[in-house]
Amino acid sequence: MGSLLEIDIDNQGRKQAVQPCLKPCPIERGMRVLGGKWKGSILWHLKDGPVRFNDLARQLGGASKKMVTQRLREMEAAGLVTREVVSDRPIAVTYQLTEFGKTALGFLEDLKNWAETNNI
Amino acid sequence: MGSLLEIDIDNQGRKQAVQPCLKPCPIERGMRVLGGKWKGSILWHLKDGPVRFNDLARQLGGASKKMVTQRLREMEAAGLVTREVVSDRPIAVTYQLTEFGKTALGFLEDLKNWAETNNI
DNA sequence: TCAACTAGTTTACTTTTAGTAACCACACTT
DNA sequence: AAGTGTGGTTACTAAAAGTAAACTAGTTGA
Repeated sequence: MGSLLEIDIDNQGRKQAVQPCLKPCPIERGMRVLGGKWKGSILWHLKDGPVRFNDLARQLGGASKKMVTQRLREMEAAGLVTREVVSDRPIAVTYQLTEFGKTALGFLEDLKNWAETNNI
Repeated sequence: MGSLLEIDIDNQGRKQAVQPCLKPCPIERGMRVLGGKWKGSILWHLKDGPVRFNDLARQLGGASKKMVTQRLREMEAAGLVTREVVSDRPIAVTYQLTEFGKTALGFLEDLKNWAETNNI
């Protein structure tokens, strides 16, 4: 009746995990991409199409511009969103989801439903 | 052709969001419960049944006991896991998922698959 | 001209989180 | 007695994340 966890005992009686999560597992890595503060919300606000920077920041009431900028940069780097300069003079920029970014929406909807049905 | 975002312009020309996320939306709240560092991993490691504290800490190679304790306490408070003292002298404790905790597994599996198929 | 807009950046903090390392009390094995 | 195990706690440090507010540099409208 071995445990489902892989714990080994060496010839001197010391215990050690056989397959410890030395590196972050997929769940941790995924959380790193989608789990930062505001990231999920930003993705969600972009789901219906391109949104301009200040409109986004206004929608995200509690977030400072610095945060929104920072998150958007991270999400750009991760390939979730693209930044597009719509015009200079006056400058106008929009952000929108990439195809990859859209693949995260289903998952976010699940999280949203889970949070709502469980009164989180 | 109104924007999908609800931005209003008042009688003095000032813009403001109609429904800003003043409070964290369900996605943010859900992330707070499941998104802390190691939380997803802990939940995942408990999916096949009760696990003892030190075994869990060993599996989570990079996490210190302090971290594991801290996360487990938060998850207990959130009703995701239960702590059970299996024996005193020598002390033995196991942690296991609650029914509510199990409801998060499907979602975590989606995240795992998403991370794996997209090489996150 | 004044105020508001565009999209940010910068500064100067505060708060939160993460992490290390040592320690506790007791049990078991060698 | 020494070393391992159990399940933590405590004290401290370092790093990350977050905040408000000011600032850039130009544009637009009253």
